[in-house]
Amino acid sequence: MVRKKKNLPPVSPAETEILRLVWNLESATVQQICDALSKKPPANYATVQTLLRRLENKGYLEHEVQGKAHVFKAAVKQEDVIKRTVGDFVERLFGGDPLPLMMHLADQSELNPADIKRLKKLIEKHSDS
Amino acid sequence: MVRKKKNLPPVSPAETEILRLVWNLESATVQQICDALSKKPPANYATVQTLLRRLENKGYLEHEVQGKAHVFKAAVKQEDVIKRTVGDFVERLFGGDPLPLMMHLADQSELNPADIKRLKKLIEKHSDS
DNA sequence: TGACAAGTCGTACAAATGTACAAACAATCT
DNA sequence: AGATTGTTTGTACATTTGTACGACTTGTCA
Repeated sequence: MVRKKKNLPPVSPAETEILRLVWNLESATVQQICDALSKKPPANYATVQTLLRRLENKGYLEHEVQGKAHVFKAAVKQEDVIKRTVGDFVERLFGGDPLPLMMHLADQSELNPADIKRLKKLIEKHSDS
Repeated sequence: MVRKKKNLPPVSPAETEILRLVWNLESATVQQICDALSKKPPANYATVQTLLRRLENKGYLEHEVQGKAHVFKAAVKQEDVIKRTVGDFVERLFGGDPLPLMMHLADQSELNPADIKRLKKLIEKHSDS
């Protein structure tokens, strides 16, 4: 069943974490994801595998065979997924207004001077538009 | 079963939206929540009721009886829930680093001058610590 | 005081989610 | 070639989530 690029089913929380790692690693086997996930009780192989399978079924990943293992890589742009995911999140928790979230983050986070500079620059840029 | 303030079960997405409205309205009946939720197919009363019930069972809400209706109000500080929720979110989608999220928001959002000023001030404040 | 309207309560149920086993399979080593 | 080892595949299953019906209950108005 082919899926139109823009109507992907939602990504569950557990799946999101996996997907993030695939993006980070560019491409990865089940084992590599397990390793990357440094969890307290170290992630169960089979569980990670199921999540990868589901992500592929949903259309977020694809794989190629290498030796006996599957090597997964993203099939969608990270940016797009992040945009949608953050959008939904802001919608639910803040009624769609991103400012409270920004304030919260600015307040909670420990930012180093370089980060602050980058942020300010970005905000600057939006003040004259 | 009494629950230690700090170990509340997770709030599902649909529940989150409801909880947000309760915070906004300070206190609300099922009907008021339904109204506040201006959805395309207008939220089903029974559904909202279930979500409110679940939120109460989970320990996020409490109610008092007024006439024949229940009036719900939050039983937890909004700030605490937001902190945890945003924390989890950042963890899953950004591996715990809030900066990419800030950048994304700064980039995507349309901020008015007043907002920008507030944000810059907050960021400022964190640069000297 | 009885009917009506608005509300709650118990319950249901399909789908999604998190978690994982066991069997089959394939590459590799000896 | 046969054993070994890492991997996929099929499958399972309890729980949570989203959604909602119908029965019972309680204020309220005529």
